[in-house]
Amino acid sequence: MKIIGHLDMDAFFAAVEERANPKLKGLPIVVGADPKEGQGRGVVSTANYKAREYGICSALPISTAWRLSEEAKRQGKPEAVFVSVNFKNYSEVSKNIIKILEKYSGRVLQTSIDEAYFDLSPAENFKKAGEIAKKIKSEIRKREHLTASIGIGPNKLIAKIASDFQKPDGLTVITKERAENFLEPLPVRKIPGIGPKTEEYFKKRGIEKIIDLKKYSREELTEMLGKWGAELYEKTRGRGSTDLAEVRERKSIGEQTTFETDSLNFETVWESLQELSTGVFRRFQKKGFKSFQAVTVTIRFSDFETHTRSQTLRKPANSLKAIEMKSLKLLMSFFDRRENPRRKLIRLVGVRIEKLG
DNA sequence: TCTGGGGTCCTAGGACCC
DNA sequence: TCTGGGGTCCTAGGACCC
Repeated sequence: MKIIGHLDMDAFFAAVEERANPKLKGLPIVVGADPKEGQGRGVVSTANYKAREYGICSALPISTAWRLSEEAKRQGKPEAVFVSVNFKNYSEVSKNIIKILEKYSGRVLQTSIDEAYFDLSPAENFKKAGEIAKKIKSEIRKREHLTASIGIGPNKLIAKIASDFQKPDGLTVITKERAENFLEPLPVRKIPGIGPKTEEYFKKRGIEKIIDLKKYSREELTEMLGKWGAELYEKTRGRGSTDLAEVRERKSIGEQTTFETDSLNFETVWESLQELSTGVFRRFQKKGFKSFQAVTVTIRFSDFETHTRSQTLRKPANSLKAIEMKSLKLLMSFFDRRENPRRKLIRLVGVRIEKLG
């Protein structure tokens, strides 16, 4: 019998920052872009649970987070502490967490900086698997002074949804027999792959909970969502993969940047694009790739309309010059009057290389 | 409210080939 | 003159995830 665990660190970036700086203890913490007194352009990466009480959450515009913190301050509550993202630190901690997992499971599949699946099948039953999860959580707490939430289920889908079920510091064990019943009352949004658009699409049709989705046949769901519909049909019934061996190879390397102030000055945009190209090329080399054969340039206008232009090269290339020359050509096409007749300002520029060899 | 940066996967039309 | 079916590649856009 397959028993799969999913570990998800609680408010990971914020928790690491809180741990690193005792002065932050107990305060609302917002990790993300520089708020610049409410004028900053980025978003919140992670807010700790204290900050969430103010309505601050991941992906919220940092300017809104700033406003919410100011509001709280006016009500006599502590203002939020804004901290910039320190990826290097988090990666170090992440490695330690994975090492702990590997002590308790023979197969660990890390899927992001703060999430991993692990195999607990040797535990034989879900009860014993739950005991192991408790040990993992307490070791993470003891050694790293951080809390994690763990979900255990008969496959990756159930484990992942279960890890989110009692956050933070949660442990949820769902047996194979209970999996379908566990899913039914949950909002459709809990299924990985259903985002804001699909949620809205379903809501318009009166579908809000997973049980509502189960009224539709595989064919009907395929009609609505294409290939993804057939997958969703299986998911709503608690069925999913248990494969923890998948190796996913990198398919592209890219960088993008949002300007402090929008611009339609070619020099400004081209200079940024060169810097981004340099960064992309450095990472391309560092990762040990030998070639790339496609370049994509992204432009986002001030109204957030986003366009891409890409070109496949006649043969594989491997130089910074090649990225720069191709991206220059693609960028110029965006500056063609016909492409942008209303002379909209540019907010973001990005470059990505694909078809890596 | 005014929306980052790093990615992956899917779709769809057109070109081209057999 | 009107016309197939299948497959792959290229390009652009969009949804989604962390």
